[in-house]
Amino acid sequence: MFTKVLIAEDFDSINIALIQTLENMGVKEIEHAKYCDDALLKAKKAIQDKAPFDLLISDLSFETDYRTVSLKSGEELIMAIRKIQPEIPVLVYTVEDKSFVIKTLIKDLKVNAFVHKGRNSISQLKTAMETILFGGNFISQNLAHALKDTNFNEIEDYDVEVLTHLAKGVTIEEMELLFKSKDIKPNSKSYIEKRVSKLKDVFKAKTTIHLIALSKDLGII
Amino acid sequence: MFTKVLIAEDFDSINIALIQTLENMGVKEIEHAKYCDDALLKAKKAIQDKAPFDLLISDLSFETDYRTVSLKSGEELIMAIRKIQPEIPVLVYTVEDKSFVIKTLIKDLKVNAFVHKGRNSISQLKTAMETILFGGNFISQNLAHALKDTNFNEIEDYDVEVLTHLAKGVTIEEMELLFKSKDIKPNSKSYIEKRVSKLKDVFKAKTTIHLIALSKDLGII
DNA sequence: TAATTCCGTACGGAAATCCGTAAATGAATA
DNA sequence: TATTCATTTACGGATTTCCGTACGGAATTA
Repeated sequence: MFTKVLIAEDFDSINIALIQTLENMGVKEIEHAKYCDDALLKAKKAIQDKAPFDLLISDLSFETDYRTVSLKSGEELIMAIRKIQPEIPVLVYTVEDKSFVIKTLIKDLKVNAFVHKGRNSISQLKTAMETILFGGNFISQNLAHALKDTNFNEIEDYDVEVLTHLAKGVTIEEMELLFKSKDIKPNSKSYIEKRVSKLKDVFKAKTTIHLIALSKDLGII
Repeated sequence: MFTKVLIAEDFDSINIALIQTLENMGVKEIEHAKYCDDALLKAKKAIQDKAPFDLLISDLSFETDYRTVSLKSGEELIMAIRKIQPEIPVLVYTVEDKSFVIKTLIKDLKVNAFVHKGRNSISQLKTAMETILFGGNFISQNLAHALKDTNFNEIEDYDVEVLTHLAKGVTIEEMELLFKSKDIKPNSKSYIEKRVSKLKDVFKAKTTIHLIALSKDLGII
C-alpha cells in the first residue's frame, strides 16, 4: 500500500472521511491541506526532507474565501506538483462530472485515477488506489460514461471564448469589434454568427439563449 | 444533547464524517440514509415505534442515479417529514450558498439551522446543534451575508417560469401561446417582454442571454 | 359616479438575430 | 503562375427581439 499520502481537499467533512479511510487501509503517513498553496508547500518540504509523497489525492474545486491564494484549483495544483515531482501518481476525488472538464484533465494532466464523489465513492477510492498501485488507471463508471459524449471533441477554445462573451452580455456586433481590438481571428460578424449557429446544431439548442443555458449546465462556461 | 438523529446525505464520505462527529458529541442513536425516500421511511418507522428522531440533518441536493425516487431533494424531504412530525428540528448541511435558494427555504420550510459545507463546517455544525438545543436558530456567516442581497425579493414564480422557458429555448412568441394553452396569465407577448426587460434591470443584465447566464449562476433556474 | 391608479394588452419602428448566397482571401498543389 | 479547395468575409432579406407609446378594463378612492 502507499505509505505517504497527501490530501488536498477544502471541505473538512470530506477530509475527515478520507483520513479515516486511509488509516483503515494502513497508510502510515497522511497529510492534508485545505488550500492548494499549502498542499504544494507540503509536497516541496517532503522532497527536501528526502521523503516525498507517493500519492496525491486532490479535489478539483476549492472555495474562495478571505485568503488570497496563488493556486486556485486542483488542476493548477496538479500542474505545480508535477513540475517538482513529475512521477507522482495523482488521484482526483471530485464532485465534478462534466465531461468537458474531465476530457481536458485527461488530455492535459494525465491523472492516474478519477473518483467521483458520490454514494459509493469510498469503495471506489479504495479500488482506485489499488489499481494505481499496480500501475493501472481508474475512472469512475459514471465519468467513463461521460467521456463517451461525442459532442465535445468539436469544441475549441474559440467557441468557449464566444460563448463566454455571450454569457456576459456581449452582442455579436460588439464581439466583432472586441475580437478585432484583441487581434483574435476570425472576427467578422458573420463568422461569429455562423459559429454560434454551428454550436446550436452541436448542442441541439433551439435558441442562443438555450445554447448558453446548456453550456452552463455542461460546465463549458 | 440530541439522542436520536437522522442524517439524509447522499455522499458516503460526508456520511462517514457526520457519523464520526455525532458519535464524538455523544449522540446515542444515529441513522443515515443516502436517499430521501429511505430517510422518510426511517422517520415513519421511528414514529410508529414511539421513538421518533429528535433532529434531522439533511443535505439539499441528491444525485440522481439508476433508482427511481419520489423525493428528489432535501426540500421535498423536509416538507414530507414535517407533515408527519411537524415539530422536528431541521439542520440543513449543504454546499448550497445561492441566496435565492436559501431565501426560499427560510420562507417556506422554516429550518432551524443552515450550515454551509466548507473548510470549517464541522465546528459550525456542532455550534448549530447546540444552538438548536437551546431553541435558537443558526445560519452560517457566509449564508447570513447572502441573505442581505436585496434583489431577490422582487422575483416571483412567474419570473422563474419565464426564465426557465427561455433557458429551454422557448421564444417569447411561443411562450405566449404556451401560457395561453396552460392558462397562465398574464400571457401577452408584450407583457412577457416587459417582464424580461424588468428582470434585466433587476439583475443589471446587458442582454437576455446575459440574464439567463446570471440566473443560472444565482441558482434561480 | 367620476377620477385615479394599476395591470395587462396592442401596436409599430428601430435594432439585433438568423440564415442563405456570393464574393474574397489564402494556402497547397500542379 | 495558374488551379483548386477551404476558410473567411460581405451582403441582404426574413424573423425576432427590443422598447416606447397608447389603449382598455378592473379595482380604489373621493
